[in-house]
Amino acid sequence: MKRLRYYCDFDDDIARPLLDLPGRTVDVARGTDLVVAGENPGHGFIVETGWAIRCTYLSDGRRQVLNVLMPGDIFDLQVFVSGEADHTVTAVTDMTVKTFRPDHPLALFHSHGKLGQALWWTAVQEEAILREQIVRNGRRNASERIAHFLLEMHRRALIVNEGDGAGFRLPLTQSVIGDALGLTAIHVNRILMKFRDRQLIARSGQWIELLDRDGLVALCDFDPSYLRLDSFPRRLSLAVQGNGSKGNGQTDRSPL
Amino acid sequence: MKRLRYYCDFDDDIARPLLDLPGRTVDVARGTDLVVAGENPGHGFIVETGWAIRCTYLSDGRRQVLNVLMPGDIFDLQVFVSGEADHTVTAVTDMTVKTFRPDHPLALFHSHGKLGQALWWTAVQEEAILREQIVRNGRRNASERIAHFLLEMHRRALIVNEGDGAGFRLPLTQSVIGDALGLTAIHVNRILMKFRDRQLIARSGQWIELLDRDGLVALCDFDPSYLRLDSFPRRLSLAVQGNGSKGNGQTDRSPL
DNA sequence: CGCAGAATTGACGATCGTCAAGGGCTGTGG
DNA sequence: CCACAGCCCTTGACGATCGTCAATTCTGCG
Repeated sequence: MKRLRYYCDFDDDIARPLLDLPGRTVDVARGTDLVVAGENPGHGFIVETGWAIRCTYLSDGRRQVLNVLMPGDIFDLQVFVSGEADHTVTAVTDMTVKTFRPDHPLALFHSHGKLGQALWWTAVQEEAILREQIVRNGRRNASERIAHFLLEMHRRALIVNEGDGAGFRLPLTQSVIGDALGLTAIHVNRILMKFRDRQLIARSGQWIELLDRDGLVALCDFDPSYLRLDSFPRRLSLAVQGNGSKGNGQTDRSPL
Repeated sequence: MKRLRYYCDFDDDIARPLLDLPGRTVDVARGTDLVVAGENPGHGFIVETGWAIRCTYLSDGRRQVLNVLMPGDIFDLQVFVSGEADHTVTAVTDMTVKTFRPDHPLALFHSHGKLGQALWWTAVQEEAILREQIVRNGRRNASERIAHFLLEMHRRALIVNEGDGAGFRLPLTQSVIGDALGLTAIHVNRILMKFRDRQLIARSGQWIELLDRDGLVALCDFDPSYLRLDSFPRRLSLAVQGNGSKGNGQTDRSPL
């Protein structure tokens, strides 16, 4: 796998302790739940390939997508301190994920300063993305939300080589987008059609082309600084990635 | 000040390194911005008394309240890794806050294992509250949002002795509540009136009485587990609190 | 007492959801 | 290679929720 780095200023040696944790690499089929709310997964995950969504279900079935996970993302860091997962993680494409299981909660923090620092940084970035999600859904209308969401996905997809300058692959149904943005799939469709009519975007299959990126940015006042792509160790996992299969974790294709 | 503890299983000695950091105790007037988006505060905060809100402003003035801060809350932990604040923190009542300034980013993590663990735990809890906020605003209607919000505030106020069994002090205007829940102040008012008509709540001044807590819980399917009140070190700051003025930080009433 | 900010109320309208139906794409199996 | 099934996208009509605008009342405080 291609090695990914993006504004990452620490060596793989720093991430080594994480890679050396017991864990394995697993293939997961689209639609599989990697983590189920209320259960204790017992290990964390690093996405190697494929996309997933983290979501919460209300008792009547309403769904809220909290975040989209793509290659390079680490999740369930809370495994370091507890506990039951409070949300579900579902694969939306076929995936390969690496699991890791800390022998003792937070042991990594004690013995490996720089790794702890990187993990902390990851959590801070994660939180910033969640906050932006709150603003987007709380104070923006449907068009602004969708434009903003597309721009975020594009930016993040670029980093993990799922797109080129103007276009990217977005393997999410309009239903998922709606559940992320607090809208119905039907309304998402209406807005996307409008964007297409206005030559802002074009779509063929899962490929989205941002025909008028500036127009979208203006529409929603997009400011990507919350993604913190210009800051310290962009994502711990980006440094980790591509090393996991070089002899550390044994690949294991059995189900989780 | 009364010493607050709530499911907290570590000694003050663990928090000592945090308390010993350079910092001071400051009085802040209602309406003051403690942190301004885009600036680097250079230190973290612990709320001793009073309430604050964290919020983001869009360029046209729309405001989204991200979270409500009450006594015992720590904020701007991101000071450990960077950087510019991406949101504003404003006092909504007169406050007393303690500041702390790490001499070196994450030094606390390296030298004080248990403190690092507690800080990590705090961040995890913080994130859970943000996620719940996303669900609330994304997939609940106005009545459900307000009922859910009131129940969360009640629960959190109880812990810091700002309420009794059924009632609590809520020093937030309907405008702030609206900006937290993605509604207008006027619509918040309509719903609160409806709740009052239905004998779900009563209000006199800033005091809210939950006349029919079960009714509210049923209305919004409230499940408080996301607050993680039953888990490990509830809030680092609760252990810290009440110690800060015993000889560590010198009280300082000058403006920030 | 009088001011400022907050709460309250009503009329009206826009955005977005709901319901319903049709069309297209893809994978699978005969 | 075609047929079919299932999922997703698309479109339209209608209605409810919630926002906007405007005016009045209440409350705390100087």
